[in-house]
Amino acid sequence: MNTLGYAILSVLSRRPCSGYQLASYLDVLWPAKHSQIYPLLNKMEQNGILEFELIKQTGKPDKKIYSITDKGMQILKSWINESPNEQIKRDEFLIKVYSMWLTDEEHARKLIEDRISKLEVKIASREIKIEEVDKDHLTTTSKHFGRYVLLCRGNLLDKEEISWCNWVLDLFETPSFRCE
Amino acid sequence: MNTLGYAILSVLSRRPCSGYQLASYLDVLWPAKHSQIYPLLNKMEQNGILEFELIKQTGKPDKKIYSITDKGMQILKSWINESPNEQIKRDEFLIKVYSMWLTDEEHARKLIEDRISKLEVKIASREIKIEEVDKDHLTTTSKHFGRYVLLCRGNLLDKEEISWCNWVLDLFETPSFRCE
DNA sequence: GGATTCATGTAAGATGTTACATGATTGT
DNA sequence: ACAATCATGTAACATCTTACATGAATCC
Repeated sequence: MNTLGYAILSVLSRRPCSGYQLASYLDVLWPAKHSQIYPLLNKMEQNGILEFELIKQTGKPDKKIYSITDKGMQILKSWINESPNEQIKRDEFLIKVYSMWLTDEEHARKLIEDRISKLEVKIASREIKIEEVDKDHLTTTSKHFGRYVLLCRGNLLDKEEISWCNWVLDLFETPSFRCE
Repeated sequence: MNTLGYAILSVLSRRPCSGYQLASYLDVLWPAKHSQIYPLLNKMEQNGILEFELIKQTGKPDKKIYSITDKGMQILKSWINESPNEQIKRDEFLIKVYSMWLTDEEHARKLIEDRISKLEVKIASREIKIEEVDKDHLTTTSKHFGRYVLLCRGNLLDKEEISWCNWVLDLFETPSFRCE
């Protein structure tokens, strides 16, 4: 099974849900389009890793609520203890920063400023989620601990990137500069 | 053309080089295997975006030194000013942190500690590159400015992630905790 | 009236990885 | 002896994205 499969299991181990819901939950973990999710769910179900209950709805299309099976749970648990593969990071922004010297200061500045805006949006939406976490009942062994620390991680890193952006913008102001 | 193509142009706009060299330079910008790079170089050459000079070597295989053409330079320059696509981040580590509650504290701790080790290695290799930069002749319009700020960015973010890792490890120590 | 949400699927295409193919030189 | 570096390529496969397909309910 591929990593998307394990990401799906990770979500379903917390609560059963439909493929449609999965798509949005996976977004922060391992983004995938529904066209990739649905066929994989079928395959995993046929392998006995998942099972589903068909929910008939009126006014909306019917849906399948998937749950993880015992077999799936075993597979997930042993996967967690394996050391993770290298992360994949592909960011056009980096290429554009790298090639900044080929454009004018106005465009270079805009590139960085737009980055800040996008990061701020992400931070704001995470902030809401962080506030919703019931911190009074949160312990290191709790089901919600992993999600909570990941939300904090995202905001720490994005805030650090904003600092970096501002540092770069400051350098544009200073004719001669020095880095510590 | 795809983003890999622009990444290739970005490197070649600085100095001509072979496909083999490109593979290593691209690693921090837009990682790609040689099996993806070589066919794309051929295609770009046929489109008049690149050109190459065949260098005959003894003891080593012959090589093609690629350079960007005027046409390629124009294409690159206009691409830089377009707003970048969303970044792609896929990190198994995140899924494993998310699912930490399914394993024991020993494994959870190891997951985080191994992450720190990997980050430290990355930081150390970037540190060397940062030291090599001639900071006395570095200005915001310089060819080397983009690369320099990207190296700093990488280390800032990786150091911030290490801080986060240590914060998580601390939480394992504290029976009751609170996040600011 | 038009966009969004809910809901699941298939098909085609682009992108990325792993394996196959070759082979001399240099370092451990 | 064995691995790594240099150097380029193809083939097969896995993964991911975009487009096609359907359709009611709700919000602006």
